[in-house]
Formats: sequence, C-alpha cells, structure tokens
Amino acid sequence: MGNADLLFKALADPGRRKLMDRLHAQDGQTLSELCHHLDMSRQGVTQHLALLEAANLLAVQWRGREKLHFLNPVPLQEIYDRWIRKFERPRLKALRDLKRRLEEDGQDPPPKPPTRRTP
Amino acid sequence: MGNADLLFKALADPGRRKLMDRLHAQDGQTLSELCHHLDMSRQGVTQHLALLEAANLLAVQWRGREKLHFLNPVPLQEIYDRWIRKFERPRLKALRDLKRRLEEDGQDPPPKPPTRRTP
DNA sequence: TTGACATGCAAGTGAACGCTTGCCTATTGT
DNA sequence: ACAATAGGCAAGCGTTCACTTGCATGTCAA
Repeated sequence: MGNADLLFKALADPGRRKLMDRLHAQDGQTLSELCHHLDMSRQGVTQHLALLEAANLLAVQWRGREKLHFLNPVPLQEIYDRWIRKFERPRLKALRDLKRRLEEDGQDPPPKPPTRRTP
Repeated sequence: MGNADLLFKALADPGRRKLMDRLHAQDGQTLSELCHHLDMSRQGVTQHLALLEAANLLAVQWRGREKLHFLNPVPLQEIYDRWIRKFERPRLKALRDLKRRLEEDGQDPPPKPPTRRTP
C-alpha cells in the first residue's frame, strides 16, 4: 500500500505515460533513444525514468555505456487488483446504499429534484 | 485521452484514494460524513472531492442542504482498458525485443553482467 | 423567525513538481 | 591516445499542489 503512492504518482504525468507508451512500442530502449520522442531535455527524461523505476514500473540493464529500459507490467496488474476490480460495479450494493440515503431517518422526503445549485 | 490526465491526477493523492475507499465502504455519503474519516479541514476534503468529481470518478446529488457523493466506476474501467490490459505481459514480444537488444548490430556481445554501476 | 447546521468561495502559504543548465565521468571506436 | 558518445549529479527556477483560515449563503428545525 505504501508504494501505491509511488505508482500513481508515476502514472500521473503525461510525459511519463508517453515514455511507457514508447517502451511498449519497443521495449529495451536506451535513454537517448527515448529522448528523441520527448520534446524535453535529456535530464528531464532521466528524472522521469527515475520515477518510473522507483515505482518499479521499469527495470534497467546496463550495456557498456548504454542503459536499456524494460517495462515491468506487474505493478499495473496490482493497480488493477487493488483499485479497479475492487470498484467494479457492485450494482446491488450501490442501489442499497442509494435507497438507504433516500429513505434515511424517515420516509417522508420523496426524491424531490434539487431546486437550487443545479443550474 | 485528454481526461486521462485528470483521472491519474485524481488518483495520485492518498487522501483522494482514501475518500474513494470510504465511499466504496458506503456510497452516497455527505461531505461532513466524509470529513469524519479524514484528518483534514472540511475545505481540504471539499477540494479533493472537487477533483474526483472533475475526473468523473464520482457524481453528486443534492438533498436539501446536503451533498451526497456517489462513486462512478466507469473511468476506472477505462484506465484498465487503456493502461493495464494494454500492458499485459506480451511475453513473446518482450523476449523478441530483449533479444534484438542483446544481439544488436553484432553477435559478439554475450550477456556479460554489468561490472560497474551495479554495486 | 431565529439559531444551528451543511456547504461554498477566496486568498494565502509552504512544499513538491517539472524542467533546465552546466559541468563531470565512463565507454567506445578510430 | 583522443575525440565523440552515453549518461550522471547538483543547483536553480517558475508553477502547481495540498491545505488552512475567514467569511458568506442557503436550509432545516424549534
């Protein structure tokens, strides 16, 4: 749960997501290769990659002076398990909750439409 | 695609995720109810909820002076489709890419382990 | 009607973020 | 050996973020 933070933070930036996309198009690219696609200084890209790496979203492998970047899809799968499947429409419960709200502490309040604040 | 930004930004904050969790535990809560669980000023919670609402992650319904908040799981599903299923281990392609890298422009470099920079 | 309640709106603040620039080191190929 | 290449590190800077405080407005209940 602690690294859910790193994970979502890493995904929160469009540049970082674009990097993931580039690596998805072709895995194992070097820093310089990735720089070609991003309109940004090399150092900017480096920092983004560092964040992705910290979130365990990619692994690196040194080859001489080159740094190869490989995607790691596992954390994404964890997001799915913790944050998406969990929220899959539990329609029955949702309706139950709604009903509870509408009928709460009394039966009088009929679903009268909100007058103000809905312009 | 444009609102992928809003979506990920909304999920990037632990407070916001906690709010989602609270609403998942019981949907349709009011602002004040949600405030009880977050160690934060009411206005703080309001702003978080506004972001979640902007990301279309929850819908509100006014009931007199109360604002009821309901989860909307649809955007999460979109994240899954666009960002998780897409990255599901395409093992074959991954291995192909790796091989490409290792054998690139020559056959000599065997998978020699990185000497430096791996302390 | 009046007071308590539920919420909105606006401005201020410190910290985090995204990005750049400048310089340094290691590896490669000729 | 040396120039070119690939990358790292640190400091600086403007922007956005999370959060607070203070005051205003609409709604319910006695």
